[in-house]
Amino acid sequence: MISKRTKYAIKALVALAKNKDKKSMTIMEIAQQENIPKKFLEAILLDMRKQGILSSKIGIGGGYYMLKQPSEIVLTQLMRTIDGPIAMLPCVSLNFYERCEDCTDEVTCGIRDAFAQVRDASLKVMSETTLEDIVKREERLKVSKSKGKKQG
Amino acid sequence: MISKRTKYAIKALVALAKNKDKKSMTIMEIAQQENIPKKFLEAILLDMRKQGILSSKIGIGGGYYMLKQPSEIVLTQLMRTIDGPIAMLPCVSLNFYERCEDCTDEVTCGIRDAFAQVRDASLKVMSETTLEDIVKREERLKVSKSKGKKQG
DNA sequence: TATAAAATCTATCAACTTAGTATACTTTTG
DNA sequence: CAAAAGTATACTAAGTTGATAGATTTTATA
Repeated sequence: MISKRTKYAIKALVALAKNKDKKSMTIMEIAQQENIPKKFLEAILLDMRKQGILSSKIGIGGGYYMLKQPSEIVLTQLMRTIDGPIAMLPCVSLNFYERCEDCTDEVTCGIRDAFAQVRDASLKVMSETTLEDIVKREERLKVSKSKGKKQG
Repeated sequence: MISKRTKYAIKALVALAKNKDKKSMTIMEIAQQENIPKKFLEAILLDMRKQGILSSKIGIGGGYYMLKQPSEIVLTQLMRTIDGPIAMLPCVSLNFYERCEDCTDEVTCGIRDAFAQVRDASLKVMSETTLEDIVKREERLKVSKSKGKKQG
């Protein structure tokens, strides 16, 4: 399970990515639109800002806006910077490797080998998914939903 | 990340699966061999027993032994019964579905769609991996390691 | 039948993480 | 100057995880 923090982060970024016409969105706007506790969102957006994904403007008329292109923001980056490792075992993590204390021989560990395969599979998908993809998916899903309505 | 509980469970099962000659292993034996805190392992093995994977015999000469065949024990089953959902979002979980409270329309949610793909990818691997596979991997890895030594 | 070996049961705990709240502050613009 | 906005710091409540402790029950065997 990803944390709510990560989920909220993605939601907020999707909201901002969709919001191309307007220059920026206030924390309040995003919070209400996406059903995210405002104070919690505050901290999350600040994080995204420190990572160079977002920027903000203080004061009246201010708010948050995208700094990076949605097509440049990859799911793996978000997940790693917020939740940390993606792998299911510390010893197979590419970015947060740690030895398993109980392990006597990592090289011949079948469990490690199996979970390395799992990591590869999920990483393949996640590393190919950008914010842009998610927005596009959303658009597609909305179209096919409305088509479904007309048909049913 | 899977919990240590799950990791220990898999390790213990691998140890028991490898232990074909002897009838059973005591908690103490498994704990020492696999570097697992004995009391913790106790609870884990009891769990596996309740699930019908292991059985045990009390008293002198007693211990734990496999009830199911290693080829019948699938990674997904272990993970689900110990850690719960495999999916990274409650709303894409096949076995532990829950609505995201903040979500307004699940059907058109791009995040959900993306993580459903992730789930499919990792589930494919995990559902094809049995305890037998892990044991075989271990054997293969040991062979290729010793070969490597001779060559190097 | 006493004893030791083994599993079982029940309870508890400390540390950590997560999700969220509170309060006070600073910067900007009208 | 006042209101709107983001920034900073600290705190907390609840839940989870990893682990320990102590007492009990069952069984083999000397």
